[in-house]
Amino acid sequence: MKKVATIKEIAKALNISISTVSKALNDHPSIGTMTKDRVKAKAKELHYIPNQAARSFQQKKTNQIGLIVPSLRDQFYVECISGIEAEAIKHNYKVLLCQSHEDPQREVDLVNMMLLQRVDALIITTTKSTTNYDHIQELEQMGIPVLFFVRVPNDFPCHYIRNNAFDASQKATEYLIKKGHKNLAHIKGPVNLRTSRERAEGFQSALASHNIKINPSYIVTTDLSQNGNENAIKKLLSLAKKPTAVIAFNDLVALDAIEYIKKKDKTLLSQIEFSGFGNNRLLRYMDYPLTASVEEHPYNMGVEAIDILLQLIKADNEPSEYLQIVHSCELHTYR
Amino acid sequence: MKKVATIKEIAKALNISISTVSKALNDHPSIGTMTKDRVKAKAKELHYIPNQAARSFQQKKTNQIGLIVPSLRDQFYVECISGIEAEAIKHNYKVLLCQSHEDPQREVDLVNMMLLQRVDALIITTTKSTTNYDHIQELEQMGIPVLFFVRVPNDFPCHYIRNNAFDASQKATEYLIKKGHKNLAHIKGPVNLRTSRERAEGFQSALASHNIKINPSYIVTTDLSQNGNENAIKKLLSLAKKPTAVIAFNDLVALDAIEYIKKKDKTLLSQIEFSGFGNNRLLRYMDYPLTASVEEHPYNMGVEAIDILLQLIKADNEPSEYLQIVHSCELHTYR
DNA sequence: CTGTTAGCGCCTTCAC
DNA sequence: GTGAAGGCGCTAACAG
Repeated sequence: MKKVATIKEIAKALNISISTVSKALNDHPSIGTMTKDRVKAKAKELHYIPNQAARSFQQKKTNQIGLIVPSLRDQFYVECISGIEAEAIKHNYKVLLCQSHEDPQREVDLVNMMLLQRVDALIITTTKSTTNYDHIQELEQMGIPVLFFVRVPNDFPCHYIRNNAFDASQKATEYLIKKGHKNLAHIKGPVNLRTSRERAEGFQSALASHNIKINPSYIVTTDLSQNGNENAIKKLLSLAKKPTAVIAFNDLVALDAIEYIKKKDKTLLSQIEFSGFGNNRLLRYMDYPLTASVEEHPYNMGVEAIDILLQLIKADNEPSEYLQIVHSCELHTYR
Repeated sequence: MKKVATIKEIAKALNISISTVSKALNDHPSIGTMTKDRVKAKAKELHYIPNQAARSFQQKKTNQIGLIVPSLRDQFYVECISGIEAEAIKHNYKVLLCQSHEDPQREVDLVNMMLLQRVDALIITTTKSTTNYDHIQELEQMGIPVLFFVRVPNDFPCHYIRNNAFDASQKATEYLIKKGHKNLAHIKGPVNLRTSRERAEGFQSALASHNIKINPSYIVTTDLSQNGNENAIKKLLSLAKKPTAVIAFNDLVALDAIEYIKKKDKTLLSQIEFSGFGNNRLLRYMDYPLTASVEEHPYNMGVEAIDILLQLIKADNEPSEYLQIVHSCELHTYR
């Protein structure tokens, strides 16, 4: 078992002081080229590997970014993480990844853990039922920048990056309207999510601007479970006048709905068009694909998230302003 | 901006020594109950939050586990990560996640980074073209246990967890044979991967044990890109005697193949059955689903990976034996 | 240019 | 029971 050398040992081997070695290794300008070379040579010889843990400790900077997402089951977050990780590494930051599993208590624990770890910043997508943000705001008070990702609190100002759910939803709805639909329904997401509200509003706004009366029974809700999704479409199918187009909260909701219809009455399949959110990569393998899906560019959002945090980390002092980015989406149409 | 208290400040506030505070907070037996209570109360009052970075540094133990996977685009690894993260957190370990993007040089960099970070252990799925393992073996020499995950090197003994690709492939092939197929083809994965070989061998073994002659032109290869997948099926379709069943290297390969067939000649769809690996959750939404897919239980593999590593971390000394786990898979049939 | 000193926050002997 | 001292590996004044 090899042991790692420390700068101390390099110093001893070279008969110079520890600080000289330190400076030499860090290319400090005040060190002679020759000394630097000697030190570096010896460092290589002794298999010196700087101890990042020690460095983090003494510099009060870990170069780690905490990341808390609800779940890796959601392709969307996975894409985000992919972007986050790639961009973080590029800037010499490492990502500490955790899942809250939509459990607010677990979220609290994880956030506290991030505090223990002294991550330099935190990216968090809160639980769909998070209502108390104390634990998160505490981080900010301790000077750890927090970026709310996708799901952002309504009650107080904060740094965030989210996408323009309203606009996207409007686009999707409009696309279906232009395809001739008059009876459009919306399967809405969990009420706690701001995104749910925005997508619903975008939906309604599109109808309004085309002078289509909004039928309240055309708006149903799901908790995003398979069961919830099925119940939602069930309600819509039970209506005397069935909708001919459905804007679903996301792709999976739409797929579950379609699946349900397939089981119940295949003939209905051709009579209802679906639009989703997420533009899942596997959609293109589907045979009764959604008519359209909103592409949210999750990878890019991840990259941007890191870029924002790097700014905040650098700024360091109390932020004069909150960085708030609203990402625009585009509709990807399949037919 | 709140400042975090240190044990020093607690000590000062209480007029006792730092070491007493430290011991009190750690419930050291030699400290009086009353003192402990006073210390803990004051700690809470001052918003004391132990500095994990300092602790890691001084205990030479970070409680972090490095994780390097090729890509988050692959649903399989995502599921693994999910299990790894969940189990790690449960045992108070954190996961440092990185993607190699199948780039061996990047892999080297990441492994070295893990070394800098002094992670307590590393889980790695090597690049599909990794041939040199020096950087990884160096970790082991430094006392950092390494667990090869899914992709394991052939040349030397190591700790690993992988699944029984041979057996799984055999099962899948047999299932199709029992459904009456005589002309079975295999779309093989990249040659560098041991898994490719094993799946191919399982395929051949099944044929052999059913006295079906192996037709060499029925075995084609893909590099797993969409293009590669399409070329593979193209080759099979160009044969005078087309296969009626195809064991694909994984679900995505099968899906690309099916997609290709759809585009070329829909009538062929009903004449060729496909089996895949991975049992992607979205398969159930497909209308021309695979006939079967091998479920590899990635989440559980992730959990097990952590359990193994915890053993290795605890064992600490030179391992007397290599822990090698071969996970068995089961065939999930769709029709 | 190089060395000395001090300290980051915490834990662990070892005295008392 | 409690405290004093030392050190983990590294960096950053400051002094020479």
